[in-house]
Formats: sequence, C-alpha cells, structure tokens
Amino acid sequence: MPSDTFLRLNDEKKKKLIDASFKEFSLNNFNDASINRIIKDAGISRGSFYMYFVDKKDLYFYLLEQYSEILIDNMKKDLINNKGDLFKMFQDNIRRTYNSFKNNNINFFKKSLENVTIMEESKRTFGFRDKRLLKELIPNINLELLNDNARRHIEVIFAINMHLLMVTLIKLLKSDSLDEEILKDYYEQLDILKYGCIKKEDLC
Amino acid sequence: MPSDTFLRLNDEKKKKLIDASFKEFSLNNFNDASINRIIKDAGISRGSFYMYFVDKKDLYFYLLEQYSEILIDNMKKDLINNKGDLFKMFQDNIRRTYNSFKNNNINFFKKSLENVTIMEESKRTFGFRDKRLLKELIPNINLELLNDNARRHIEVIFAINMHLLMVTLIKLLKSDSLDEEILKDYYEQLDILKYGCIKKEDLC
DNA sequence: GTTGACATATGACAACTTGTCACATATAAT
DNA sequence: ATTATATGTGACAAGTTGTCATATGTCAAC
Repeated sequence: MPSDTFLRLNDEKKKKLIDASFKEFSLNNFNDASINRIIKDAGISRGSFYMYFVDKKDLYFYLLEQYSEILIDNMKKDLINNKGDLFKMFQDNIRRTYNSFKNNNINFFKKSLENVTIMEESKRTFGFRDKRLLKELIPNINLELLNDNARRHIEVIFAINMHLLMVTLIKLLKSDSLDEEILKDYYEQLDILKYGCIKKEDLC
Repeated sequence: MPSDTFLRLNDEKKKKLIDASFKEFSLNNFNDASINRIIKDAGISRGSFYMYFVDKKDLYFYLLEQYSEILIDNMKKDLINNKGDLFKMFQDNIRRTYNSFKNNNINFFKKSLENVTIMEESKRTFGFRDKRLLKELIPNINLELLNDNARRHIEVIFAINMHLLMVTLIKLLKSDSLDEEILKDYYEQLDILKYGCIKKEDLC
C-alpha cells in the first residue's frame, strides 16, 4: 500500500510517477522492471520513492489493484445482466474485459498476465499443458471414458487437474500430516470436473 | 540446458554444485536465490558457473527437470494401474506424489510450487480465489443453478474460470483481432466445467 | 515575525547483484 | 615435447536495492 505521503501528493506528481511505473511494467516483467528507471523517468529521487512505497512489489500491486477494480465492475455488470448465471457471465465477460484491456494499458496487462499465469518456462518444464508430458501419457489414457468436448480439450483438462493437484499438494505439505480433509476437498473438486457444475436433473 | 562441459564433470563436483543449488532454491524463491551463494557453497568460481549454465534460469530448470521426471513416472504408473482412467489416476496420484515430495527435497518443491502456482500476492490482488472478489460477486450469483458439490467449491470453480479467462485473454491479446476461433475454444472449455468430462449416457 | 515541530526531498552510500573476459592451467593428441 | 583444445579463475563493469544523514519545505503557535 502506498504511504499517506504518496496519497497526499499533488495530482501532477502522482500521475507522473504512476505513468512512469505503468510504462516500466509494460516494457518489462516484474523482475526486470527497474525502480531506477522509474524514478529517473518520473523525476523523483530514490529516497522519495521509498517514502511512497516500501518496495517494487508495493508499487506493482498498487497499480494492479487500480485495474482489478475494472475487472470486478465488469463482472458484476455481466452477472446482473445474466441473472446470476455464473457461466453465462464468464461467457459474456470475456468480450467486455477484452475491450477494457484493449483500451487501457494493454501492454501492462499483457506483462501482468504473463506474471500471473506464470513464467512460461515453469509451465513447460513442470508439466502444465506440456506437450511432452501429455504425449507420454496420452497412449495410456482411455479417451473412451470422456465426452467429445473433453477429448478435444484434453490438455486443458489436464492443466486444470494439474493445477488442482499442485494447489492441494502445497496445502498437504504445509500441514504436517496427510490431512484427509484436504484430500476430501480435492476429490470433490475432481468430481466437479468429472460431472460438471450443473444440477443433474437439468441434464436428463 | 547445462553445457557438455558440465555434463562431463566428475560426479563429485557435479553433485556438489547440484546440492548447493538445491539448497539455495530451497531457502529462497527463484528471484531471491543467489548465484553468488551457490558458487561459494559449491566451491567453484564465477567463471566456471557460466561455463556450465547460461544463467540462473538455466540452472533452475535443469533442477526442475530432474524432478519432473519423477512426476511423469508416477503418473504413468497410476494411469496404467487405473486402466487409463484420467480421473482415477489423479485421485490416486496425489498420495504417490506427496510421498515422493516428502522424501526428496521437500523444501525445494515447496518453493517451486509457490513459483508455479504463482506469486501469492498476484493471486490475491488479481482476483484468483480472492475472498474479496467473491464476496462482492456472490450476492449476484444464482447458486440454485449449481449442484451441491459445485456450491461447496464455488471458489475453486471461480478460480478455474478465472484461469481460463486469463489464458484466453492472453491468446486474444496476442492475436491482433478478436479471434472467434479462440473464443469458441474458450466456450467449449466452459462447457466442460458446466457439464463435466464424463459421457452423458454414463450418467443418466 | 520568529521559533519550533513536523512533513518531504535528496543523493551519496554500502552491500549486494549479474555476466564477461583476458589470462592461467590442466588434459589430450600428435 | 609440443601443440591444441578444454577448463578454471577472479577482477571488472555495470547494474541492482534499500538506508540514512542532511537539507528544505510547511504551517501553527507564541
């Protein structure tokens, strides 16, 4: 969170720093972004910067937060338009969000999304959507058990499963023992993927 | 990829460097890990290090790759045991993987998984599983449309949807126009979550 | 108007970081 | 023994971050 000192700054100075920051984070990912370049660009001193923000992370998340507001507002609108149907909301929302992104700091978003959806390399070597991993496993997968849609998007299903696995593993490793509660949650989550989110009676 | 020079190294020296690296990456996340400490610990010179690996990333992914082999092997075993049933595989696999992790470099894994499943902070501010985001939206969600399981794990469903949204957005932003093919894929992926992966006839 | 208290601004500084490169040494091949 | 080639080395430039003593504002109270 930025300090009160920063928030008290006159608008011009504040804008100069924000603009310089957006620029820097649009051209570089988080780790390559340089506070040095930002303060030079914004025309403030090193000391001042640390008066406003505790560190680079602090600044970055301030910028992110500014924009996550847009995300939330967009979703709310689409949710109301679709009478609370979560899936219809997501279906509609992508267009709206896409346009917000297009119009605003598009490059900042691109870089941010890269940070969020993660280091491409990690994904690759660690197996998410890894062509190699899937190639190795696919001969052993009985695709007959899956419906057409699932078969077509087998990598996505795999990626989601891997994600759930990883998140659960972190939880398990954090707790000392093999916590059965955590496992139960995991199995239920797998069931969601298996059987879907929609009520059965609506299907048959 | 490590250079041939590295691979040609005698086992003792290689092990010393690998051990030192594992140690460093177990105590620090990727960005805070210091090559300086690694080479000091391993007792090699700066120049030598850059003879073996092009940079920190190169070393890190080498270590990761070593261990992703374990992951793949584990999965293969469970897939065969379960006659190709992807979901049964994931269901069983978590115990096996958990134990592998427990026995091996547990801390290295923890740190790695943190890198992979993402900067906790990003998740928070950007809305993944964000209690705040969900709290704001939940009053507008019609939970009646969802089954019990889904209702119980609403945050997970939301997180997966957000993930799909983000990944799709990246694709869309990378292509110049609003590519309808990409959108179609996205909608199909949403349908998987809605209706599940299992064939309909098996359900009713 | 002067004093004093507090808020801001500054840049030099220490302590790191990384990647390079001219040079030294080891190992193999003629 | 001589020549290639492969490895090893650490000082170096060019950067990084966060701190801190010091300077300059600002504003209320006497």
